[in-house]
Amino acid sequence: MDEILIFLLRHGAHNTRLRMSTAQIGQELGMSQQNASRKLMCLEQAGMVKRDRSGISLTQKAMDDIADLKALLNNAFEPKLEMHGRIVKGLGEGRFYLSQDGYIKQMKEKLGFEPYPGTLNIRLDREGIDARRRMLQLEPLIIDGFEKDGRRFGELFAYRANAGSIDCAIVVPLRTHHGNDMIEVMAPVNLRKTLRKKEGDIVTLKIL
Amino acid sequence: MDEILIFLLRHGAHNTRLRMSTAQIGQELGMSQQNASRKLMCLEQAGMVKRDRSGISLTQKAMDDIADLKALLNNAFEPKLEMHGRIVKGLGEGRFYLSQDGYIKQMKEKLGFEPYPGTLNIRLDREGIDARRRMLQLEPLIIDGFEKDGRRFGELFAYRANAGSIDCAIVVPLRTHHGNDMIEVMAPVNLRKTLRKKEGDIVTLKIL
DNA sequence: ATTACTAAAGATCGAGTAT
DNA sequence: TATACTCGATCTTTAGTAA
Repeated sequence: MDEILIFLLRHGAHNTRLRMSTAQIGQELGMSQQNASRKLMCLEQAGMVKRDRSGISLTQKAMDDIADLKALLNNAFEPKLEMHGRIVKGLGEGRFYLSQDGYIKQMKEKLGFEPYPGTLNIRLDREGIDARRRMLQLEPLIIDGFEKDGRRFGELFAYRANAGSIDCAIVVPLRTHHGNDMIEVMAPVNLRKTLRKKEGDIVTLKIL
Repeated sequence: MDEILIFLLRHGAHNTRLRMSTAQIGQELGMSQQNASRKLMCLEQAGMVKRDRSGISLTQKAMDDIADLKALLNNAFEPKLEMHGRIVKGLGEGRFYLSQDGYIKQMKEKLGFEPYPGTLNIRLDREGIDARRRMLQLEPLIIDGFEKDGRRFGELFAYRANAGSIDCAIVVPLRTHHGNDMIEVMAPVNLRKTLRKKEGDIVTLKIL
């Protein structure tokens, strides 16, 4: 289906009514006239395409969909966000949260790794605070909240990142008590040990 | 097939090896584990995806394809190029070239209209020359060259455009004897007459 | 010339299951 | 656990043809 939309876009059907027979379209896409005709009918029914005697054109709805795809692709290729900060002592809360099955299961699914139980707490430098703000504009991986033993575990936003060459993720609780200069990082391993760092050392994070 | 590529991209398989089972992928995409497995195999065979024990990743080939699509989409949303110039007398060459079946057939196919035999010759103003340069950066519609009666007809680059509200195309021969302030415009109709213009009048072209 | 219906061929899918 | 095979069901495509 997409194939036809991209074809129409490539032929300028977003600006111009495209005057082209279903036979021609079929030929260019390596399919039969009948198939091109049927697909065009489907797209019309789905409100993606309009046809009248002056030609074929893409609707706003189609363009919205295409714009979404465009945003996704641009994001994937964009230069990565980078931030620096110093390791600070955490309150051991990270360890507690990352021991909850309700979180672990989702993280494994959505991030592709099982988090080491414990987060690295980083206090960002000035540019880091800016980068954090820009990071929050990105589409987060959402870790759903849940209830357990009468206690509420809130929704988390996670952003894939790199520390050194270690895949990790920056976690932002939806309601946080941290200041905007603080981030928590989780990884499949004990980051502090693997990176051979101690409290006060500088860590660089690349957001993916 | 595309669906899986986009999914992998969305999950960062261009930076990170994605550790995710075919069952998980299937579930997230609303298809069976078996189907996800099979599609992944196809993509692997097509050289779009690599898999090893550390996870799934997109190959350069896949990224190239995605980059092409990205370029197309960005182009589609970009503000259109516009150029102005004055009608000048042609040498009647346009008429000769646009009477060649070898060209006509392709133009009908690739531009969606059969060109009126004759081009409008335009001398661009200063900004127009700039716009022309930017136009040449765009992806052209390529009209292949051919041989006929022992004579060589060269490859042409064409760019869809609008003059007034008339769909047309700017044609650039690959080896041109024109200066960089000249363009030739072809359309399904006699442009000069339809626009009610004469030599020396100003014409505005919007590149699509 | 065009578009689109029908019916049969062909491709794709999911359930069950082997590895 | 995991991936991937077979096979019958289902969806898609084409050829033929009507409109």
